[in-house]
Amino acid sequence: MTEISTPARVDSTSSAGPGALGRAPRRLRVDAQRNIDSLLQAARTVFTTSGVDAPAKEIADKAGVGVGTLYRHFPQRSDLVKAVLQREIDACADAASALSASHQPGAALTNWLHRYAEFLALKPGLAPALHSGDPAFDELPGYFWQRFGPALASLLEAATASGEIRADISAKDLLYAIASLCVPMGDEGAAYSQRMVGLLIDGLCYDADASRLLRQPRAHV
Amino acid sequence: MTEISTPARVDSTSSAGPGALGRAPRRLRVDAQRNIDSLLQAARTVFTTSGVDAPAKEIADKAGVGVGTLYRHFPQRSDLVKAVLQREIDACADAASALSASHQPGAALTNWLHRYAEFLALKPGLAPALHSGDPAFDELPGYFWQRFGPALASLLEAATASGEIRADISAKDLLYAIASLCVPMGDEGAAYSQRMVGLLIDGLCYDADASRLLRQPRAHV
DNA sequence: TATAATACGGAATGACTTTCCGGAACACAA
DNA sequence: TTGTGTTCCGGAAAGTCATTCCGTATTATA
Repeated sequence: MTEISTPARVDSTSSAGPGALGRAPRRLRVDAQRNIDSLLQAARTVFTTSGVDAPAKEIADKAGVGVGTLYRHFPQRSDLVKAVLQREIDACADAASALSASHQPGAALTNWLHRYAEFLALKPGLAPALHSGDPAFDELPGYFWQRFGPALASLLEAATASGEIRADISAKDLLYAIASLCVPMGDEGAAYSQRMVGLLIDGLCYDADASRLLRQPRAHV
Repeated sequence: MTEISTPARVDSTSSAGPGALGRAPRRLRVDAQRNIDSLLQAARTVFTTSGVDAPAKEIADKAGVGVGTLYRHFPQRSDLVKAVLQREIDACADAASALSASHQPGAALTNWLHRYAEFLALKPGLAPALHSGDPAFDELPGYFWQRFGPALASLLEAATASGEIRADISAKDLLYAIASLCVPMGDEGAAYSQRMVGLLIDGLCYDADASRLLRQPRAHV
C-alpha cells in the first residue's frame, strides 16, 4: 500500500490484498518476515547512531542475523536505507489520520507537527545518503511530498474550518519551514527544535480570525 | 595566504613570506610540488568526470604518480577533496580583484558572476562529499562565504557607486540566488544556468536608479 | 511425516583505502 | 662536479567493506 517499487517484499504493513494482481509472489515465510523487521529496526538504530556508512555487519549483528540474510532481503545497501526511510515516512504520515480521529482538529494538527519534527530528527543520520547522488534515492523526495502533503493538508483544513487556525498558511510552506527549523539539530538540539516548532505552532493559532493584520508572504525562517 | 589549516603544504600559491612564523618547515622539494600540482589537477578532472568516489588509483594514474605519493601529500582521501575545493574557491575569489582591475565596475561584476556560475558547475561532482557528514568538510562552507562574500561585496559596491547597478541587493542574496539557479544543472544544463544567470544580471542593471518601483523583499528563486 | 521450496549463516571474493619501506631524486656544501 | 644527508617515490602488502555463493537448516504443504 504505502510502498515505492521495491525489488523484494519488505514491509509487513504493505497489503495489496490476496491476488490483487495476477501472480502474487506467494506469501513470505514467517522467519523471513521476522528477520526483515529485525533488520529494519536494527538499521534504523544503527543509522542514527553510527551514520549511514556503518558496516552492514554491524546491522546484521544487531538484528541477530547473518550478512547473507541482510543481502538476501536488501540486495543493495541503498535498498535498506530506502526501506528505513519509507517506513519512517509511512509511520509519520499514517499518524495524521490516527490523530485526527482521536483529537480535536487543532490538537491533532499540533500533535502531528511535533510528530513530524520527531521524524526529521531521524534524518540527519540519513541525509548524507540522500545527497550522495546515488540514483537509488531519486524517488524518495517525491515520496516524501506525496505522503506528507495530503496528510498535513487535511489536518490543516480541518483546523482551519474549526476556526482554530489562521487560513493563510499552506501545507507545503509549513512542512518546509519546520524542516528548516530542524535541520541544524543533532541530538541535544532536539529540545531547541521542539521549542521553535512550538513557537511556530503558536503563530498558527494566534489571531486566527484577524490574520489579515499579520500576514507575511512566506514563513521563511 | 588563502588556505585553511592543512596538514601538508599543498598549494603553490600560498606564500606566508619567508620566516613569517618561527619554524618555516623548509621549502618543498620541486618534484614534490610538481606532483602535488599534478594530483590536484588530475583530481579536479576525475572528480567532475567520475564523481568524488572515483578510486584513488585513477587519480594517481592520471597524475602520473603512484598511490603512495598521493597519500603522502593527502593522508586522507578527504584531504584531496578539500584541497581541490579550496583551490577552486580561491581561484574564483581571486578572479574578482583581477577583473575589477581590468574592467569597468559593471563589466567586472557581470564577468565575475558568470565566473562564479562556472565555479558552481564544478560542484555537483563534489557536493556529495560536502554533505557526507564527514567532519573533514565542516570548515569549507565557512571558507566559501569568507572568500566570496567580501569578493562580491566589493564588486557590487563599485558597480553601485558608478550607478550601473541598483543598490538594493546584498552580496549574500546574490551568491545564494545564483547558487540556487545553478543547482539543478548537470552538464548540459550549463547553458541553461548561464542564461538564467544572465537574466538575473540584467535584472541588476535594469532600472538602476528607479529600483524603488520594483523592489522585492528577496531574490528568492 | 515426507518432500520441495525458501531462507539462513558465514566463509570467500573483489574493490578500495591506507600503510610501509627499499630504492630513487633532490639540495646543499665542499 | 662529487659526496652526503634528506626528502620523495612507487608499488606491494595489509586492512575494511560490500557483495556473492553455497552447503545446511527451516518452513510450508500434502
